[in-house]
Amino acid sequence: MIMQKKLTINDIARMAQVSKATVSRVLNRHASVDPVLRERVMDIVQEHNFVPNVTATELANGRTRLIGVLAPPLNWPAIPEIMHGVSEYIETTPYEVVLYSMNLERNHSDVLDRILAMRMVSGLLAILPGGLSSHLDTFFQQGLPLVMIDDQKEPTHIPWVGIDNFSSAYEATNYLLQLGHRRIAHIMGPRHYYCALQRLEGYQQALLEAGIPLEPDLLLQGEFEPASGRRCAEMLFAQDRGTWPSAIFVGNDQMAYGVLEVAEERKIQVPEAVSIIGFDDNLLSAHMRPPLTTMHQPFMEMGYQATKLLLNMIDPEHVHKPEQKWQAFSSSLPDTTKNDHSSRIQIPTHLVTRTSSGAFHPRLL
Amino acid sequence: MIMQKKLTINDIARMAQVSKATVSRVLNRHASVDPVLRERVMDIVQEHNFVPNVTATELANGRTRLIGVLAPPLNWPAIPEIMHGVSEYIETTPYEVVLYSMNLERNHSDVLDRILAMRMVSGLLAILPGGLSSHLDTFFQQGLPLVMIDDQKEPTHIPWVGIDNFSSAYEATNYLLQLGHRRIAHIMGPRHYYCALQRLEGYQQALLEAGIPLEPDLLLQGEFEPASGRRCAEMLFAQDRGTWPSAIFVGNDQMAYGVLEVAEERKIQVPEAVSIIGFDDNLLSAHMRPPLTTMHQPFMEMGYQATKLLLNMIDPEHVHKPEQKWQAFSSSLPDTTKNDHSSRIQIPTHLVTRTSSGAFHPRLL
DNA sequence: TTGTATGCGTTATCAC
DNA sequence: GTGATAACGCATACAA
Repeated sequence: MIMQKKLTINDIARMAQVSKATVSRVLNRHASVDPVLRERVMDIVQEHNFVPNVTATELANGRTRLIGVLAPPLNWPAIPEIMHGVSEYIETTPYEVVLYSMNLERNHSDVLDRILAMRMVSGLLAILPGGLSSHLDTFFQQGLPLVMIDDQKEPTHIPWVGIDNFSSAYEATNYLLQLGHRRIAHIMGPRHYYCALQRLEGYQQALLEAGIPLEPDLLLQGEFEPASGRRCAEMLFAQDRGTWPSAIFVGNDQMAYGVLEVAEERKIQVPEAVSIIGFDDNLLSAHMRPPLTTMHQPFMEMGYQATKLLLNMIDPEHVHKPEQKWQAFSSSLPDTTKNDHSSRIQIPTHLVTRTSSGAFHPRLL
Repeated sequence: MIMQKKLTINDIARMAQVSKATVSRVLNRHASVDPVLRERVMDIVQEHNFVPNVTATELANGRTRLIGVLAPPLNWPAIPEIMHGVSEYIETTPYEVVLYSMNLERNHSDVLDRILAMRMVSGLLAILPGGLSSHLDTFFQQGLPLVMIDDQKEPTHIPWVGIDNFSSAYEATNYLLQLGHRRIAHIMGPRHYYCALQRLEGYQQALLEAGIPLEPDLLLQGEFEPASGRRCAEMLFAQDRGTWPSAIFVGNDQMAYGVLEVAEERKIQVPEAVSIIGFDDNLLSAHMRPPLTTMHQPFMEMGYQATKLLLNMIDPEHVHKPEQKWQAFSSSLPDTTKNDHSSRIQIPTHLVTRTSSGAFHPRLL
């Protein structure tokens, strides 16, 4: 019914006995159009289910309705959630998502060059761009609408959506302190991740404020994935029980999974013998045994807000422009951020208390 | 360096002192171009890093370089892997992926209509289209290049990539039979999934050939997710031990996770007391405790082959056409299917034997 | 082999 | 308010 005849705006014009300019004006909701003509045109349009050719529209406008999303492999824990948020917002607009999923072996900067050079997308959302972020920076300088999600470098002037890693880590550590723990270990992520550094600082700050000296033995470094969590846990539990921490703040959930495994293998009761708290609140964390206490990162919300920010940069009017597409939908997500107009959006995290953490009680010998 | 001046083919023509037609011919590798001119043009092109505007190219060609991918939520277990395969092939072509990720609550057929009406994509890859498949069918009739991955309906004439669910289930069941099991339960998926039905038939066929009567009590139906697996497992283990199966063939890994949980809670040894085998080989299955024996579905390969098939439908020459883009890359995946020219590709599965399954030994009372 | 001219389907800029 | 008409950037039939 729809692909049959490739109707063009000219056909509609002829049928409605007006000029194509008028048809275009009707289609684009231009005010100055005789209501009678308007209706005559719309009737024909609807009768034939006419939709303007998007490519021609783009050529005439000098701008595509595509935004590129640069994403790490989709099987990374947080990516599907972020993409969910992206889709959620995109659906309320006339834009679509072009997915560039990167495998990390390759350096995709050449691909990036081509994409941008051919003007395929009118903006870019970069999720965890990592090594590409400096390359992206030069594009941003040249005027490319760009938003980064949770980048791994120091803060820049590039529009950004993420969380406050320092405060979140501080809060997580404080929670353990309030449970009575004093020997609190931290398994941090790789030092080249800015977030890992921030979380470390939050942890240290909390300890210092509680008057607890930092013990080098209680700080280990992993790779943000389960195997490294295992490794670090084994080191923590290598010596005699007296040296064990009573709580471990793990830099992310993935590593915490590894810690839980080691604890189970060694029959170390969680949380009785050792409390464990993660960071991220990945989908699986609620289903660990025991369910993992962790700092919740609102990944979906991050994707949503980042997309919203990007579209406001590309086309500030997109929200108000009457387009058929959004009459059908309305956003299901509320605006939880106050600083909508900022180009640096921090989304609040919150602690999710589950059973992997509990009050400290002196080691039973 | 690249976004500066919006060079057009006209600029290049002027600088090279040729007509824009010639520039176009050079860019598109037309044979009949004087090598001298060709080089002169290419020099200018490279010097200025010129890339043709993709929108204009598309308008002139009457065809976009976008393929739409209709996908279920990305956090469904197999989707990231499938998408990985899609990306892997797409990278070898000049096409890009527009991601339409569907949340299941909404009926997206109207969105689909718009997308196709505006001619944004030149082909569609539908992953588990489910309820949309009949709607898609009408588009296919009208000439839309379309490939489905693992659809949930009966086989149609629509190009398709998937596995042989019947044979795979048959093989899985036979494996249990060869381990000596005789009371083999099956937790099937929802009956409205064609694959669930096929797997059931494979299971039954294997039992029948072994001369084992089908016991209704040993057949349960879940929803393809963990909670339903739990529920079914609890039913199987509800009565006295004498009635328990010694092995369970679970319709997919997700449900098998639920079964493993129940077994652990009830201290039912796996595989000593009961062998468990899943279907799919999701990423997590290797990390279950115990690691799950399961029928491996090559999801990445499916995504790869489906994309390849689709691009051959859209543009049979795309493999040979000399494009800058693929000089940089070459496919890392071999062709494992023989029937490349068929429009119905079955990709072989294989059993992955891990520790959740073992030889039958009589119940120790 | 190369250049000219036209088409691709819209939008926007003019006159009217 | 409305209608010609010129962009938009490229591809290609046709002529040279």
